[in-house]
Amino acid sequence: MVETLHRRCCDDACLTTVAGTTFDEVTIARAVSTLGALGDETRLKMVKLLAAHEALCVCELQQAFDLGQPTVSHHLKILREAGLVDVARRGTWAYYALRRDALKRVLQDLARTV
Amino acid sequence: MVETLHRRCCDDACLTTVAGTTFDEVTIARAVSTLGALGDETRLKMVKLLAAHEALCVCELQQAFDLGQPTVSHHLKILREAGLVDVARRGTWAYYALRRDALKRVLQDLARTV
DNA sequence: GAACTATATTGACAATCTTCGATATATAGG
DNA sequence: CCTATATATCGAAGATTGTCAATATAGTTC
Repeated sequence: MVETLHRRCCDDACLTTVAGTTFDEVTIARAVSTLGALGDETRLKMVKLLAAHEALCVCELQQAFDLGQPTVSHHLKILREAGLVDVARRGTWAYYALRRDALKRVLQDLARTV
Repeated sequence: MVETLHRRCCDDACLTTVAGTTFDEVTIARAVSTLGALGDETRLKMVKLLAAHEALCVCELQQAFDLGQPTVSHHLKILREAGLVDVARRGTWAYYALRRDALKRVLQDLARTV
């Protein structure tokens, strides 16, 4: 019972129906987590540093940024939770390494859908 | 003149020097913008919808999400500013299309450094 | 021009995020 | 054991972000 005198977009003009589209929520969630982690200047630089260095300890990473140690630790936690880095403890030191496989997986997954 | 009785990480143990690393700030900024835009559930889904549909108008996109029109408009603006989508106005309608080249560029750029 | 539709913008608010200082934990050296 | 170092966690402050209601803008139909 729609009484429209004027043309309505989604009743008359729209070509495709998108309304009921479903997504692979698991894939979406992982991608959002990864991309969100990378969508920050500090963390993207961290990833690039790790990409160039095989493994770096926290204090090394801290030297590259004008940030306090807790802040660096916080960013590394986000990268860890996104599955982008691994930690190896050696004594008091914590060596972070990039998980290249995980990063490539998300990038390729995204590139494929486009 | 560092008088340490205990081993200090970045004086004694660290293998690499990261301190003076410089970045291509322009590339970093563009990547942060793109990845940040994609690191949101709504926007990532929008991109995936656009990837599957060539072009969609705002009201179509709105149907796919439980969000108000201004919110949809806001997300599209962020995607626009990140250079991920183009708009084509036709009458009162605005048709958004994915800029596949721009997306692939950032993805490949990131994949290459890793 | 009046009424209607589609989209964008603005202003406000709540939620989230970044950062820091303080503190906690764990390990190493003497 | 006591001190020093490396890292993590907690709690709080400020900035940023996502969302909405209200409004503005622009095009369409009669």
